[in-house]
Amino acid sequence: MVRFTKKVEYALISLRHIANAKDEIITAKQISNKFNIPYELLAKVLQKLKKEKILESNQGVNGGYKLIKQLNEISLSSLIDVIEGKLAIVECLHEKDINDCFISDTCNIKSPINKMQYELENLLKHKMVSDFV
Amino acid sequence: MVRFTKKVEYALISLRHIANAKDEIITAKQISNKFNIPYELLAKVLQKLKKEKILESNQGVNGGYKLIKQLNEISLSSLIDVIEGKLAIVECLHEKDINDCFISDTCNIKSPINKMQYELENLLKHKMVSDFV
DNA sequence: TTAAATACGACTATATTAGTCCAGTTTATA
DNA sequence: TATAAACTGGACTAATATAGTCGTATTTAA
Repeated sequence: MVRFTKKVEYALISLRHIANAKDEIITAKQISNKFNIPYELLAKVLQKLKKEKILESNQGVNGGYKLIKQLNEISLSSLIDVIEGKLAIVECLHEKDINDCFISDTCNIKSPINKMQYELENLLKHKMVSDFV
Repeated sequence: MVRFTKKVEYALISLRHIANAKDEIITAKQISNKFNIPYELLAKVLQKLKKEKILESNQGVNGGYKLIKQLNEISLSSLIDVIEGKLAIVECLHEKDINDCFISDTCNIKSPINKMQYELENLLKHKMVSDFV
């Protein structure tokens, strides 16, 4: 299947929302309430965005999140990477697997799949979160 | 995650192999052996390709499969459709779900996701199985 | 009549995704 | 300085999707 995960969806929704709020600090709870997203799950997504320096956080009362990157600096590809690790359209393109594929010799779609991977990555790389308007 | 399923992989491998064999009839067992693909699973994939008139089959001794479409007439998009049903990058784009999304009013990424869906479909629609060479 | 093939539904196993629980830490402010 | 509001983070469970298996039926060349 070719589908974005909920986590990526939640990240997009959150980034849009935080960006719209300008410099106002936004809490996980606000987003969770407004968009009916499970709080704990959302919190984890935001934490990842923070680790990648897309968001900045303040703890404690009046704490919350603020954007420190422009939405047009964040590609969909990097967002997916951040949230669910490097994308690979088939198992065998994951680095760890590349050597223990046991049909590798006979496999007749290796190089085309590589090309496809490249094109897909390219699409996602040039698709910025800001395009999502 | 954005990944092709094994079934789609197996379909690609099979189509390539059958196409390479020219007019020779190929059995599921041959493909299963050569590429180490579980026989029963492969059989089901081939049956789907048959139902979609991509392959033609003969039962009984000396039976097997033959291509009845050119590889350049089969888009990746249609192949995925055949094998795992209509693709949607997020749940809410599945027709059955479209009316029971309960953040639909507040959702701030509806239209961008639609555009993304369109672009991805477009990429897959113009990517033919024959491109996989 | 038999063996080699496809056809197909029901089932089980495994992996991934989604969501929950709980115990922290930080910090403004009453 | 106590408290409540917020983030942090690990371990867990639940739900779903994918992968694979089993059994039985049907077809057909030799």
